[in-house]
Amino acid sequence: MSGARQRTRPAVIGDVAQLAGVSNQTVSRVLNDHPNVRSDTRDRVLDAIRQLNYRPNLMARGLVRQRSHLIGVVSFDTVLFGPASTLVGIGRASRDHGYGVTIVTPESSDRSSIADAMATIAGQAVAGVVMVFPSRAASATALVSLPEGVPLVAVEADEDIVTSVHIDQAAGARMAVEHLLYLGHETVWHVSGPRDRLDAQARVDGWRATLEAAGRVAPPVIAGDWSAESGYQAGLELAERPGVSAVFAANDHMALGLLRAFHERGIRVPEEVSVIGFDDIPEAGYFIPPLTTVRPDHEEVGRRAVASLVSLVDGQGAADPAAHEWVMPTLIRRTSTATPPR
Amino acid sequence: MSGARQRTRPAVIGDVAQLAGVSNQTVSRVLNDHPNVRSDTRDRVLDAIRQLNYRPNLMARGLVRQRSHLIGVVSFDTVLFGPASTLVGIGRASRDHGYGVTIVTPESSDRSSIADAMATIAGQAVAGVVMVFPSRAASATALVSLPEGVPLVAVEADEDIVTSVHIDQAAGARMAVEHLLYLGHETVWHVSGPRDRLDAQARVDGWRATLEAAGRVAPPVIAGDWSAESGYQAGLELAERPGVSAVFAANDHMALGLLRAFHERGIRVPEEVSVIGFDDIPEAGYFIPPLTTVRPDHEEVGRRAVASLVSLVDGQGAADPAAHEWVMPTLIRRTSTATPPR
DNA sequence: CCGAGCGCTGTTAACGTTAACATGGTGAGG
DNA sequence: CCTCACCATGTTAACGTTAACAGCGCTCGG
Repeated sequence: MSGARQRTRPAVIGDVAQLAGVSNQTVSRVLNDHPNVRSDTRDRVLDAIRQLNYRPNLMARGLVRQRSHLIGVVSFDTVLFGPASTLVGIGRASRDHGYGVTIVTPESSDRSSIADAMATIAGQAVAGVVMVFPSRAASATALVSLPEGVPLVAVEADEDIVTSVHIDQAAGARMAVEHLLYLGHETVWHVSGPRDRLDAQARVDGWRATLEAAGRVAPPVIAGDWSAESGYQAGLELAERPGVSAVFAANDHMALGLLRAFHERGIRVPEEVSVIGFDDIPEAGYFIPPLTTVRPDHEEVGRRAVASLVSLVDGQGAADPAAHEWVMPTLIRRTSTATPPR
Repeated sequence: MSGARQRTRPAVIGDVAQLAGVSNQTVSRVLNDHPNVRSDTRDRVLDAIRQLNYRPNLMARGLVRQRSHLIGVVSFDTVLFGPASTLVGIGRASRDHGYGVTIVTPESSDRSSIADAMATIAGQAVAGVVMVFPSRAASATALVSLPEGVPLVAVEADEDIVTSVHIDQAAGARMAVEHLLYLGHETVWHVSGPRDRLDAQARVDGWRATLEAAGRVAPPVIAGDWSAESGYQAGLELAERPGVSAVFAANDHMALGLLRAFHERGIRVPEEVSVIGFDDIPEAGYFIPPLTTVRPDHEEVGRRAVASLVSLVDGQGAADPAAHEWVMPTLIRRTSTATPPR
């Protein structure tokens, strides 16, 4: 048909206004659910929107509102099970709250990388920031390098500085240790995560506190770094020591390394040594033997972090800028733990 | 000091211009590396930028340029090792190219979820979209539900529709099978990934083609779903069959399940059955026994996908809207494979 | 019957940036 | 010495949206 030019450019608010026979501002009011619009006008506008398949340009909206529709996520170790799961929770919750998610992964966890990541995030004019599994220094650095007025929620962060959501690491560690003590072990060894990680430290503290509460002597911590390799090395070390009957690994990957080291040294699990992990990765039930472990709900943590952030952004949470939430883990019993050898 | 009001609002281009004693446009020219700026002017501007810690507002820039600084990523199964690694590569490469990343994870992989995810992405005015590990139907759906002019690059997508970057799955499968044939196995069984996944299918095809090229009979495919559980079930099934001497699992998690099933049935690996995996997850070296596997470079795939997308966005790749790239995996030999029993 | 107030809509001016065009100066070639 | 070209910079006008204010007509109370 002559004159029937194909519109190549997506519709803008003016096109909608014209088609509906109203002003731009009225369309804007409909879009933003302002009260004072007559309902037949509203219907006409909504009709025009559908007809033109109009979607508001979020950059223009963000520009004038001085706030974007994006939540910035700063995440470390995104291939690991915990952070990855948390990210899933964050993604779902953000969508439910009407926000997009933009992710940046710092090169390393030193201050300058983090400041850099924050600057990148800030440049995207995010409404708020969620930080996933920061190291000890990270949350403080993040706070100072973020522009005024951009709220920050951290997952597993240093407690007093910033709003945060945590797995109740100490409770999880307690479950693990109490389970082993209940089975009759005299004490429990611990292979920890990296020293500069707060979640790792919380597991160490929980482990030690539980042993001491039971009047047991806490053996020295064997330091790992989350990797199966470090668990393996720890296992070789523990295999040399007499009297080791139970080991609590700070995550399942290190527990896997332990199992392998004990197997290699001919030490049977659980008959001679009990091993318990943390995380309940999907594979944990298929280790040899199937791993008893503590299951934290990482997704829930992500969801709650976003919920907190959104309420902070909307200014409703302003009263309490450093609130804390805890998510309780559960113990998953499999066959890598048993009563100690006679 | 009286009068020394703290600036609460971040610096804008006008502040920089004023401090440097030039016009906004000159600052803009410096920011965008335009040639015609005298070098001492440039230095003064750069100085002012540093001094004010100025960062351009990406929403304003995107608005006037009619194109955003964001790459949209649609990803499935983000907790899995492969997709998660690819995401890391995408993140790094995007940053290097000066783009941000916004992620959306569809609820499921059916058409409406994908269309929905695309609408979400489109609403964020992304410059282009990377789709990670879509199912067979996904890339087609994605293409039609994306606004005109927004390029799409897929990782492991159906070949002819869309630009894509792939792991050379067939080559990886060939390496695995040839390794086992070389060791002297008569044939190789295969535990596959989900049927609707293209990467899984490519591994099946490569496995079958290699066996046939060697004049061997390909046994029936045992269908899995990537999970250790499905590998375990497959292992129980294979344990019942006589004459199984070598199994190629389509990923390491299923291989773990196989190892566990064989262990449970008293079948020794590798003495009685050889097992090979795919992915080389960081834990694979700590399975019992350490897993021989094929290592694909997922990060590289992510990086290349972004590179392709960026060239498409910049219009330089317009000549070839459906190019394909392949990334070659490598074989990692450990001790889960050996010569067949006598 | 008049004025105040309110419900609905429109007009104008931002938000921060860059594209397009304008301007003034400097150097080279005739 | 004049002109043309080009380099360096400035000025103006967008991009698409919403906030702030203005105005119109109606209702309701005195």
